Amino acid sequence: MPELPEVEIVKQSLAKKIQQKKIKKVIIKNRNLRFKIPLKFEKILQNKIIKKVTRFSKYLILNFSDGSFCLIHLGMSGTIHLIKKNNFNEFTNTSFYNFPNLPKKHNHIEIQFQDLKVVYNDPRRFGFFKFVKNKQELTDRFRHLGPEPFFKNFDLKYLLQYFINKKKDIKSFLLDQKFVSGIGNIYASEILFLSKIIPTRHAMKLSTDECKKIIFFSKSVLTKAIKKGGSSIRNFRNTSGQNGNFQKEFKVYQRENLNCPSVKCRGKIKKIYISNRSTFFCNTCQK
DNA sequence: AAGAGGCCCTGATAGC
DNA sequence: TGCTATCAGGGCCTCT
Repeated sequence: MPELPEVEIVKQSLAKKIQQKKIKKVIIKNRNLRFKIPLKFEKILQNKIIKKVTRFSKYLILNFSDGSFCLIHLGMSGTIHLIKKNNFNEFTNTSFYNFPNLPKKHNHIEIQFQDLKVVYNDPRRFGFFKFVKNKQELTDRFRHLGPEPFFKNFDLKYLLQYFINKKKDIKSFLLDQKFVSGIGNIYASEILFLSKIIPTRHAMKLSTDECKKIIFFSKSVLTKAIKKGGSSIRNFRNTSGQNGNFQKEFKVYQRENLNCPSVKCRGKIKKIYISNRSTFFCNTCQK
């Protein structure tokens, strides 16, 4: 699920529901996420008030009123579910991002509030929760990450400078969070298609004009995806909840062997692997 | 330093 | 039906 747009959608829906609320209780059913959750985690979070829910790159951040934070990363398969309490004071289904119903398995973490609870589900357990003491520690934790595509410093000068003597392919750079943070495997292919650049091109060989296109389309694709509510793909279809619609707009991702969507192009969409990640492009109009 | 590749984990799907 | 192999939206780590 989660590249920057999907995390942003989760952030927005979560913020509406839990900001200004006090955590009553935290229950950990499985500590073995990407990083093992320490035993003291539940106690630390208990009674904290969530001042704000924010996001940086693909990270969700619970900002507590005492200046500490909880960092949440959804990994490959993490989803967040909001469960409301009914009139009888029982937790009932449902709502949320891309599951209308709470899955039966892999609900690892519960954060309970007075009137609702937040459930973290993650079959592959590549995601994590991490308590962060203060702003300084948060800054340190993000130090290795490059700018988001939306940031002002993700500009032409930055790209040209960064790509000097870089032989690695441009697709890998779009996935490299040290270079730019927030883009994942779906949007990387989409951005390069719109920029008319073949994903295997060495970064150092990109022209000024091509770098401008990468900057422009990185912003526009992510912005559009957020407006559409993110992308819900594979089995994450839902009937009643708020699911994303951007998957309908994919130009190349998961469209192997289909015709190129460009008006004048008669090319076909190809699938290759770059660093073990599927990569889609038009074999004709991307150069 | 840069770049390639392996690995963490479960589940869905394809092919035999 | 049941087996096996492959692939999945991420990112960290190690090796050369």
